[in-house]
Amino acid sequence: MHKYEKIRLELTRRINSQAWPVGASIPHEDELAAEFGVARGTIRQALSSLVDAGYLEKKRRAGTRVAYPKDHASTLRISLVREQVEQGGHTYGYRLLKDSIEDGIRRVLCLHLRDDAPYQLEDREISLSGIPSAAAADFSQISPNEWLLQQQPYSRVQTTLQASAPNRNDRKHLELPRDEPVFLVLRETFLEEVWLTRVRLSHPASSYSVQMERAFD
Amino acid sequence: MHKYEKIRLELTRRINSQAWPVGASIPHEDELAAEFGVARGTIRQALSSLVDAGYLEKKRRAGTRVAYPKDHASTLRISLVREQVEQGGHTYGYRLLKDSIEDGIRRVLCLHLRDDAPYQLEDREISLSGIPSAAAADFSQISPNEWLLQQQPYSRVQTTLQASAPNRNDRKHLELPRDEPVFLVLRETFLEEVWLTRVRLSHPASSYSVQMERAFD
DNA sequence: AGCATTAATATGTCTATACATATTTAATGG
DNA sequence: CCATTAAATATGTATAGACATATTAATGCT
Repeated sequence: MHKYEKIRLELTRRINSQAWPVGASIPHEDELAAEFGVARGTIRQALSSLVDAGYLEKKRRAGTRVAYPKDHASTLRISLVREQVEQGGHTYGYRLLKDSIEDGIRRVLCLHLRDDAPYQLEDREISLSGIPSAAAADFSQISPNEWLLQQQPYSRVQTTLQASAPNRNDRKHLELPRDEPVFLVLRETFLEEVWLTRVRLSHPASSYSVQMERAFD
Repeated sequence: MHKYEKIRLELTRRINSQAWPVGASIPHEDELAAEFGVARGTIRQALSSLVDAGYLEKKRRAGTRVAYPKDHASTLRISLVREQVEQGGHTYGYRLLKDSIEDGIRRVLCLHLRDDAPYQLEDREISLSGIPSAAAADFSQISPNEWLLQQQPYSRVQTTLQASAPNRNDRKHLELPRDEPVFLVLRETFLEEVWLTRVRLSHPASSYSVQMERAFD
């Protein structure tokens, strides 16, 4: 275990035990460096992860204090559907439902299956001016989702999570039990402010949830 | 603008322009340091944010490469209800509905209002062994949500986001339009593996969504 | 050829030092 | 007494160098 890890562990202990209560200032970096017998850089490395996690707040000249835990950040990774399914030990299936081009936008409707049951309905729009190669892409075997990741990167992603009553396509393709809502993931991506693609991912509420865990020790 | 910021900007440009395409290795830290005329530490600082954002992948000895953008990380901050409401320029209201103690667990049901309309129903369980002071707390004016943040910190938080049909309490208190589902936030917190509290936050789907944005330039 | 061992190497950790900069605190002056 | 200015200071940025370590590539052996 590295020095900065040991130090971070000890600092976390002091916070959790309230030796350093919420709102209190902690010793300066130089003092901590002296206490632990390391260089200031090592202390800064230990502190940085605690700051990122929202446990500490730093301000120039004012020093470092234990933050109020009002809005801890959780990191959310929404990965490829296929990987989501296969990681759970299930079999993945894919079906293209609709595919059209209108006004320079390619619109694709397709279904992702988990163990042959509907798992995610993907309703996607792709800008052909933003991604010209999308005009000729074949989505009968590979999903737009997956195809797009092979393409150029994006510089801005906007994601919205929502609950919703199913729309017509959802009811038609997701085999929803009566009164079952859908969990929506809406996402839009840009490259240098040029719009690339927009997608509406709908899932049966009973078979989909987003989980986050923030552990600290 | 600092050196590492300029460098990060230039590196981002090379990635976005596909001068460094996805999957390709980028020059070694020493080479970059020479190219930009800075110390390696400065290069590492520029790279670190790109690695955190998922744009680059580093591996010892193998070097640094442009990552496949399969699962970019988005940071999600779920903050205090009251702040959520007030930040949007709305008025916040609070109402305690139920409050009981059983088997060493205090259970509180309360409602958070936005502009006098139901916004979030909070159904909370607090471990009195984990947080003894919760036995005497007064939740008639201040919500458990808010009260708990003044208390001891936690070391592990588990959050689940879900869509769901409303349960009995939801229907009773959230004034849901017909067929409207709820958006659930389920959260459980621990301190060093000791269970502290569990909460079920339900929201009318039409008035609640979680938004994330990952910009990069 | 195939396998185990060894060497090479790019990133990771750490130190020590210098200066920059945002903020606060103190000093100054009307 | 208040407002403005100046000093103090804790964190932020940057440098240069040393060594550690994971992983790959080369080597040698059977």
